[in-house]
Amino acid sequence: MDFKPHSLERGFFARPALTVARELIGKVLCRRIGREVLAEVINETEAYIGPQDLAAHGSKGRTARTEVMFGPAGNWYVYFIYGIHWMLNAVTDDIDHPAAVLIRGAGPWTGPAKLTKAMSIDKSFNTLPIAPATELWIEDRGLVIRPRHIRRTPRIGVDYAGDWAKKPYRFVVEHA
DNA sequence: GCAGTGATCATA
DNA sequence: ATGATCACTGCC
Repeated sequence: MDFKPHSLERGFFARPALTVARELIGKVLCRRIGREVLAEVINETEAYIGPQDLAAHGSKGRTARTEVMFGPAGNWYVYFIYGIHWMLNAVTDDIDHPAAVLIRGAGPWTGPAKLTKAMSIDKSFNTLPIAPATELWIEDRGLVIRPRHIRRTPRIGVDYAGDWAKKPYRFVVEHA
């Protein structure tokens, strides 16, 4: 075997959100808390592809919250929603092109808010680089999820986005 | 089926 | 300053 596990670099994220969303399936989300490292295989993602995508926060223009999406790929975008939940996203694409991938599930945690709660992820990671130094990063450990086991569906919870709500921008590993 | 919960943003 | 909205979850 010549595969060597490695943490994903900015170049991985500096591509279209749909490409990144698909390729994040099977990668490993890692969170260090003191000496402990939690590591879970990503099994559900959604792509928010750019300014034309009415489901994406960046389509409303630059605001304090969305500014990070207009910045370089490879940073975390973490925001608070419904008064309770933190959502974890990876910024993708180029500078000034607001796009990101929402990480919706990893390991046993199916659901974006359950994931962030279980791995103690909150606003403190917003705008930080996706790298081991931030204590929250993503590794490629060589795991391959067969394409047959990855289903594409419309994104969850974006019914307000008209035709964009129907686009199959969600990737999820089939049960079994 | 829907209440809870509060940051964020537009409007003023 | 106020009100609407919200990339969700858990309980009814």
